[in-house]
Amino acid sequence: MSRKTPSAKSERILDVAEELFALRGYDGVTLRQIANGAGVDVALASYHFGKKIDLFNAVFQRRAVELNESRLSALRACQDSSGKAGPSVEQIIEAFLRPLEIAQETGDKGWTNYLALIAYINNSPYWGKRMMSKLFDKLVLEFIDALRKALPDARDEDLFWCYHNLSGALTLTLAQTGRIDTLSGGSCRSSDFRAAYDHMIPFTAAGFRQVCGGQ
Amino acid sequence: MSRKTPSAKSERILDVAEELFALRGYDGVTLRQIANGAGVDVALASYHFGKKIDLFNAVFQRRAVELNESRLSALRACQDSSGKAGPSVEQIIEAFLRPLEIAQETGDKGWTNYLALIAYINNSPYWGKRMMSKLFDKLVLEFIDALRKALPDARDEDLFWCYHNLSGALTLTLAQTGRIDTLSGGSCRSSDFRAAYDHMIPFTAAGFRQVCGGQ
DNA sequence: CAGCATATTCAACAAGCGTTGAATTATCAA
DNA sequence: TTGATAATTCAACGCTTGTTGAATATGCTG
Repeated sequence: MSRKTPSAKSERILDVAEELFALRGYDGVTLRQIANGAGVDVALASYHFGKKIDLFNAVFQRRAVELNESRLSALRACQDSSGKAGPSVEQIIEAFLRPLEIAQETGDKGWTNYLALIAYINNSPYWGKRMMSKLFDKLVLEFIDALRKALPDARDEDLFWCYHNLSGALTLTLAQTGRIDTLSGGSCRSSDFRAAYDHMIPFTAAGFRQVCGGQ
Repeated sequence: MSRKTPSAKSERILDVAEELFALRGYDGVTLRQIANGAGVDVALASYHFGKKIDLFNAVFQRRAVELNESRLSALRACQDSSGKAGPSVEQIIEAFLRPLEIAQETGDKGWTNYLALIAYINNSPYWGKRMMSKLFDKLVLEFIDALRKALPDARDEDLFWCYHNLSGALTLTLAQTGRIDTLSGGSCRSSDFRAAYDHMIPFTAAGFRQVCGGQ
């Protein structure tokens, strides 16, 4: 059992923890629920990950690097293909969002749970600030830089508030609360990330232009 | 002690519960923390409100009627003053958001906590659907009706997805995570609801027009 | 004042919590 | 096969949890 190939049971613990933390939050899940879902003894989670909070952090970090890389390479791709003028607002937002959709389309339920966990953390006054910044600020600031170039007349403050709006729309989407299903009488589905982004991209791009002074 | 005038201690329990639930979520708060914060015995919360979940519901419902009334009257006001053409998209969104700002400007910290609690619930896959619908769907559908009239070419599906984006931006604002403070290096502040809405209104109005086919 | 209902505290419960040390099983190199 | 190391389970701990029934305090009514 090498260090680089974690045991199957340790991965199952992460998978179940991911799903339950995303649904009920950190305090709403017990180690026994996780162990039970993973079909292992309760002590095994502590053996592999330490304290409960360490398991929480392990779940949060597990997919972060891969996620950041896929979004960053989407940004680089649209920057490379857009020549000297640089990518448009739509292209940048597309690069920001579409990788999240791909993650879902692989059929890997784990990614969906992970994104819901990010939504939980990002929207939490208690966890949000301290946990999101460390792993995601670098990437986010890179996207904001790109947007600044696409919107040369923008004031920085406006740019950040616009990003805040985008981030909020995205967060509620990732949370998959099912609220829009009820509200729309079934014509929209929370699980349909593609439809969400198909609307979110032109919506937020128009918002950026309106507030940040594109023509 | 009449039924209509709840005791001061019972109100303090609600106030503290509101604050702690908003910060840590339902499972992250114990009845002893609430009782301690309110300066009363643990058993008093059970005496007044029953089970923990009933206290949670009591907190959630306490300010809902007043909030709905203030937003609805803001909508009616802009409908009355806009003549036969009906209010613009901006006016409708303004009526949707500004009452939340007023609630904060009274200096009543309780309202800020309550709005953060709504953000927690609305973004939760576990609580969101079941709790938000009962209290807020009627009002939300009224606003969407108004938007439909202001955007006569809109497809219903597009309208709901646009509302979803607005709701997400609002939810993250109400949560007050402080993330934008860090991200912007201090030039934006989570606590500044007015600045948030000053940006959110033109941002989302432009999004609605873009997606829902205004000229 | 007495009487009574309400409000509040006190004391305790059974259940479940995270955590840990020791015992057991699995894995793999020698 | 043997021995060593990692993985896993077992069993238990001290503590906290939500809840409840009884005891006490409070405030109103007559």
